[in-house]
Amino acid sequence: MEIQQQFEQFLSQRGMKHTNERREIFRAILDMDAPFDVDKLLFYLKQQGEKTSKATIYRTLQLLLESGLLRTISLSPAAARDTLYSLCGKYRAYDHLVCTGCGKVRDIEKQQICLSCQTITKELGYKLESHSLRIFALCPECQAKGIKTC
Amino acid sequence: MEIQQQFEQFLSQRGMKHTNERREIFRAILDMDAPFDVDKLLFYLKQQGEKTSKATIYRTLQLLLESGLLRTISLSPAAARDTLYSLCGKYRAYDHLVCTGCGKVRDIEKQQICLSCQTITKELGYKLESHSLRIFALCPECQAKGIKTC
DNA sequence: ACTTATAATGAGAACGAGTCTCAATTGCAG
DNA sequence: CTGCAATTGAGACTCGTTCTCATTATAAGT
Repeated sequence: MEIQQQFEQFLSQRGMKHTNERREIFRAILDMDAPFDVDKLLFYLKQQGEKTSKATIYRTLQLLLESGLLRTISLSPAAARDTLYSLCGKYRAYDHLVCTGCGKVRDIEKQQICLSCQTITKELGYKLESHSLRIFALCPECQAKGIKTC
Repeated sequence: MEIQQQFEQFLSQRGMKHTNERREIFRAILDMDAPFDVDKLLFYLKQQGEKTSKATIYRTLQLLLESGLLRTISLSPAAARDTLYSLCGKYRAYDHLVCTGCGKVRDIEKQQICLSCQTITKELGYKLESHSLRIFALCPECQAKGIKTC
């Protein structure tokens, strides 16, 4: 099924209305080419001539999180600010590689991580739900530029 | 070396003063028995009769982060709020197991994760700095209570 | 199509975690 | 002991996010 239709279906299941705003916000999210933050989304929508309000953006993001189509990435261990969102249908991976030089985020998908999580939880008697791995590393470009991190 | 002395040494190295407030805040952090948030720390200090201001708490936490004695944990994928802090000398692990039932956090330390991170970054030409793994799972107690997560 | 009930929206007020300001206080070198 | 620079406390401020409520839009029933 198309991802747009999954969203429509989710709205129907909840008895929620299929509004223009929700469609436009979701379309904009599909256009994002990397994990994005609210500011980026707001700016993009304004650029497209949409005058969707901040409140509706936040409300729709919340909906998408609940639908499981979208997920958040907590980035730096220092800043709890500036949450990034990532579309699950587009970016399968729940794990991220963060460049400590330029801040660029890319997705990674490694079966071995999942296996480790399974082992760890089983050993401790926990029931695994999900996991999230963030690796902080310097990307090749930043290394070439001679950027060092404090 | 005692961890208290490491902090004192760090202050000296920076030419900073050894104040009562800094000592008391650090003592309170040592008393915390799990990763804690600012509210918990504030409450504990008040309980102890300290009237340290919010601003000083935040300033000292920042100092401790810079010293490398303390680190932050970004917890839930949903809430970017309520940053947790964890003492490095006390809790060695940088990886955490979060119960999706009661929210309890425990530290885990698995060499296999480190190895995976090394492999992944090497493959992509990145230079590994650090990583942070969060596993979300239901703890044995919550399973026994029949708690299910949405 | 036309109503009607009700969900959703927009604008801006409110909230709250964290930061900043600046006058008062404290640590410490001399 | 003194003087001065670093530190502190109290509260103002910031800014991302949420809430409020009057207005608007959707969809079910006629």
